[in-house]
Amino acid sequence: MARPEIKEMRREQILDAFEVCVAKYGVEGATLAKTAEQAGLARPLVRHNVGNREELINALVERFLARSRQEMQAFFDTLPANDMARSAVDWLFDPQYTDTQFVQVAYALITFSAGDAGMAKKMRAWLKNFQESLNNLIVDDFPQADPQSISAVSAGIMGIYFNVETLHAISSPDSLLIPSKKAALILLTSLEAPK
Amino acid sequence: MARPEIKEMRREQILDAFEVCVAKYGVEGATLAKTAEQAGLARPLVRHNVGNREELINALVERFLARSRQEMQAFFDTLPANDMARSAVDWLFDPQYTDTQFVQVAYALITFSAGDAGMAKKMRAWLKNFQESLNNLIVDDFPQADPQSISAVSAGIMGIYFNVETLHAISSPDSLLIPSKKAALILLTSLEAPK
DNA sequence: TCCTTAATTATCAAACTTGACAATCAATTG
DNA sequence: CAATTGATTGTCAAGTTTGATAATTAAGGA
Repeated sequence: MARPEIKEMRREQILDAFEVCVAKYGVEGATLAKTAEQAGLARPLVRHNVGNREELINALVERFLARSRQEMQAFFDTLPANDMARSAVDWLFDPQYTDTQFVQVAYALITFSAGDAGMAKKMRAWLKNFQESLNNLIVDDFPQADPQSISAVSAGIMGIYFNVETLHAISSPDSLLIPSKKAALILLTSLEAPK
Repeated sequence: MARPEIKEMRREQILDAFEVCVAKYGVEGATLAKTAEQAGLARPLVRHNVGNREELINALVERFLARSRQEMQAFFDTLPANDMARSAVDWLFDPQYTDTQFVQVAYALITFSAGDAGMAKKMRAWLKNFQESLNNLIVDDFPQADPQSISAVSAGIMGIYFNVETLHAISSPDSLLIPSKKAALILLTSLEAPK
């Protein structure tokens, strides 16, 4: 009947830009003006296509959680049947495929969610899901290892990975990445020997 | 001759409050008004005792770096001569002595410093110093271990520690802390066996 | 071409944040 | 007590950020 809707496209475009800003400046530092500039759009379009600031934040959180689950699932599906955990570590610490923005956004949202109980709950669940997914991989690869050691290894790898990605903004990648990956592999290897 | 100066005391009081706000909201979210409220002072006192926003941030960074070195030095001095690294891990992951704000402020400053080359350099140096200090402890304890493995262990412990502290705001402490500490100990133990 | 629908732009008001300064109050010394 | 120095308070202007709406423009169908 009339002009075609591009609201969905614009919405994604704006959320992409907002995500970049959140990763760079944190949630509180990611203003609508910066977001609009990053998107190459006028500020009123942010409101028109997504809503006010609160709705923008909620939309980002929901999209982040949905994508996160989705990508995690896709990732697990591509892993080989054997040595899944090692493959996962290879991928997590591969500078070519790694997505520094992912963890930076996660940390920004977690920091922000300290003042928002509902959001905090969601981020806590997301974190738990991340660690449990890693944990399950390791259980499959090392069925004989004791659960506490496996929890330690999954928590450790997650921590090392998050830290590397977060510090990527400031540190020269290799100086931290290489020893960090090695540390993750040491953790995995520790499960090989019968306890 | 006149009313005694309490500027130094007020300055510390204000920087303490600003630090709390930076940990909570990030640098960009830590406004002068929030800082003043946190300090229990009127906003103009912030300016009177420390200066404008830029000076406040610089003062916080300098104090953070100075304290950090100082406390790290003091910490190393109290470590026993043997098993220093393990004692360090015990301390880092001891919920009683740990200071979650410390790492949260560090991350906030690092995030912010992405847009400030001079500050980025300082934070990079701080980070390097932290890892090297840990590294030196481990070298002393495991002189026979190869340098690359030691670097991996120090980078890993640092990452796990930073991650635990950062997520402390959102995660129930024990569920992450216990496996994380265990992971740090696994890393240390991996250096015991001759390669 | 004309109409309809939606995207885009322009613009304004309100709230918030910062910077700055004058006026007032408090405490110590002579 | 008086004078002096500094802490404290009150206040205002400038700039920024957000919220909201009216006006304009663009794209397709009848």
